[in-house]
Amino acid sequence: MIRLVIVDDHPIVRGGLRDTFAAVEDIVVVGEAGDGAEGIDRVMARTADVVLMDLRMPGMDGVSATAALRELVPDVRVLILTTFDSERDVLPAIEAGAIGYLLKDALPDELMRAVRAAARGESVLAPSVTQHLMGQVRGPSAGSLTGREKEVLQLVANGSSNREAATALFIGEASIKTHLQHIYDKLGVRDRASAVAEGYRRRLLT
Amino acid sequence: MIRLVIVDDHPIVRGGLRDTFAAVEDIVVVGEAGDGAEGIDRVMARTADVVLMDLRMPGMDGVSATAALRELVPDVRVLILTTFDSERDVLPAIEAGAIGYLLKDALPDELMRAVRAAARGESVLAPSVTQHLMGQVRGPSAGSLTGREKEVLQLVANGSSNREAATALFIGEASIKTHLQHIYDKLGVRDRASAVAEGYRRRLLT
DNA sequence: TCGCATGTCCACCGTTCGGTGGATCCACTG
DNA sequence: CAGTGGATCCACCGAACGGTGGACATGCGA
Repeated sequence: MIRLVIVDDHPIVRGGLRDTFAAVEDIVVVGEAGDGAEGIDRVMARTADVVLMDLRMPGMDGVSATAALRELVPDVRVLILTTFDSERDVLPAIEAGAIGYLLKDALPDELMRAVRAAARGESVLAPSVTQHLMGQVRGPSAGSLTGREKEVLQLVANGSSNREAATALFIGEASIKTHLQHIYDKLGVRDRASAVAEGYRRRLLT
Repeated sequence: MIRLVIVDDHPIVRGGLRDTFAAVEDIVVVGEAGDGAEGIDRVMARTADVVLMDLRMPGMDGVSATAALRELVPDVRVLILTTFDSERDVLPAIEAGAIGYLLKDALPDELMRAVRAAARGESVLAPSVTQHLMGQVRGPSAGSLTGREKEVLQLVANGSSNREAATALFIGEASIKTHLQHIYDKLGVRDRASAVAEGYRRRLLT
């Protein structure tokens, strides 16, 4: 039995969702809330398994609520259910710890499968969201460095100054600096020392 | 007459070396190769006295080739000629059986003296390499950091500037710098980035 | 064919770092 | 008690680094 909490500021939507889940036996709606803060209360009170979370709400928004829930109740799975699929909405939600992201044009059947998947700890994303995500992950925080960037990082880890690295790779010092800036961006650091540390943690360096 | 084989993946470097040795009468280049495996072939074919070996090459790297040569042709002297002088490069090369270790910024004259020394079975090391080696041999006491030094290194690895590390440890920035100098000495490095790298390699950092 | 990722390069500027050569204090130990 | 090692602090200087905001060429894939 999956205990579900619904957080959405529109009573109509909440009603529709309640009806939808009333039709199945393995999912029971144990709480409803009209904004994020209220939703957190409901989850805390009823030990929910899954939270269906809207993003845009008065009071505490869905992203903040998701992040707060991940702190307070790490076991709970937050499934975003919203109308918008722009990057501006998707990325913060995923970063905040949502396990899935669905759009409100999803069919009831999809919705229920998604809730069951979330309860099992699996990620479910709407197709258009997947695209956004992949496009994003392919970009800045790709975790993976280009071949050239890895070479530069390895040299830096081995004690090369920018100039020495440039000599070793037969390119200009300016290029080394550019590569390093890109490395910093991708690894989320601000200097060569912590870039090297991240390199080891992500097993990019040996 | 010293028979020399040059192993380096950069044709330009090979050309420069060939020219260098063409100017003297007691050294003759009897073979060239672009990677380790090829280099072994050349040595086997021409019974060389000395091999000038680069370390970083596509295919078989210089360390592997050196070790293989020591097995196949124990009489041959392998002289490493590379751009890098970090411990990670130096130590494996020496262990693999290289008789000398020079850096590519060596002057042609130094290079020729080194080749002659190698042919006589003498060791020639670039000054900075000597330092690394001594730092390594200087005993286990030199390998371990004090508790405070480990704290500093960890902070640096996590992206702290000297000032931030000082704040975190409730001490002055000057003390951080002193600790770092001691860390550099002990680890045989010259900057924070490679200190972090060494920290990971020696499992001082996580 | 257009866009995107990649790799290369440049200038300017303020900040930080590394090198050097000290110094003091404390705890431990021969 | 003197010596040793660890931890703290100081000043000075030049070199290196990081931040910013570009620019251009190439090659690959949509």
